[in-house]
Amino acid sequence: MHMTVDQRSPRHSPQTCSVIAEHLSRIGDRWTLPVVVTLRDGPLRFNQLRRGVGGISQQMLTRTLRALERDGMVDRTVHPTVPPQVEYALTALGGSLGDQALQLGSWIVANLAEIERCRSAFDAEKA
Amino acid sequence: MHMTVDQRSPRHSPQTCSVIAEHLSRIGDRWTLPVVVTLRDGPLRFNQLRRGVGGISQQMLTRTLRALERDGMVDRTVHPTVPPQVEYALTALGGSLGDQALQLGSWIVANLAEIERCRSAFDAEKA
DNA sequence: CGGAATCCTAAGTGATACTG
DNA sequence: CAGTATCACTTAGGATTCCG
Repeated sequence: MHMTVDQRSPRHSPQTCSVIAEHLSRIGDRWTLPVVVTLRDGPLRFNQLRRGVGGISQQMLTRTLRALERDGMVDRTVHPTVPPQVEYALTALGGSLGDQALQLGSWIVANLAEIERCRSAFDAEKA
Repeated sequence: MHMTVDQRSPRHSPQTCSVIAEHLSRIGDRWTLPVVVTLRDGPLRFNQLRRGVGGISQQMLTRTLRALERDGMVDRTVHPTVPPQVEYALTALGGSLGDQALQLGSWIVANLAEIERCRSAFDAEKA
C-alpha cells in the first residue's frame, strides 16, 4: 500500500496479466464478492448465508461456495447432527480477499455519481 | 489508501452492495481491466491497443472501449485524416480505476501460489 | 437442512465477412 | 484503419424437482 505506481512501467508480463485477468473474472462474477463480504461478519450456516446475501438462488450459492472452498477462501464444516448443519467461514485468505473487495467497493461508491453522470451524458448525445 | 478496514463493520447497505456487485461484474468481465491497464502507459490507437492487450478480438475491443467510454473511463479522439486515426486515452477516472486494478492484480499475484495449492489439495481429495 | 440433478434462457465471447 | 453486422458457441444463472 502507498506504493507509488509508476505511470509507465509495464509492471507485469503478458502471461502474468492474463493470469490476473483470469482470476479477476473468476471473482468478478455475480455472487463471489457478495458472499465473501457477507461472511466477513462471522461464520454462517447455508440458509443464514443465503438470507444474508439476498437474492441468490440455492444453486448459485452452492456453486459459489464450492468454488470459494476450492480456492481456499472458505472453510466448510459439517456438524453431524440431524438435521445436518453446515457452517461456512472465511479463511485467512478469504478474509484478505474480503479486504480487497471492500476497497474496490469503496472506490465504486466514491465514483458512482461521476460514472452515472458520464453515462447519462454519453447516452444523451447518442440520441 | 491506508484506511484500516474494521473487521466487523457492516459497511454498506444491501442496496449499496448490489450496486457494487453490479459494477463489479461490469468491470470484472474478460477484457475491461486488461484494456485499462494497457492504456495506463499512454494513449494508443485502436490496433496498437489491440496488439498491446493481446488475444482480444476486434469486436470485443470495440465493445469494451465503448463501454469504457460510456462510463467516462476512456476518451476517444478521432483525427480526421485518411485513413482515419482514432486515439484512446484514459480519463482521470479511468486512471483511478487502473490503480484499483493494479492493486487487485498485486493481491492476486501475491496469493496465486496459495490459491493454486488449495485447488490442487481440493481436487486431490475429490478424486 | 443442505444440498444434487435437470432443464431452460440470456448474456458474453469469438470468427468471419463487409464497409467508409 | 477502425470499425459494423451476422452467426454460432459457450457459459452464467434462475427455476424446479428430488434426495439423505
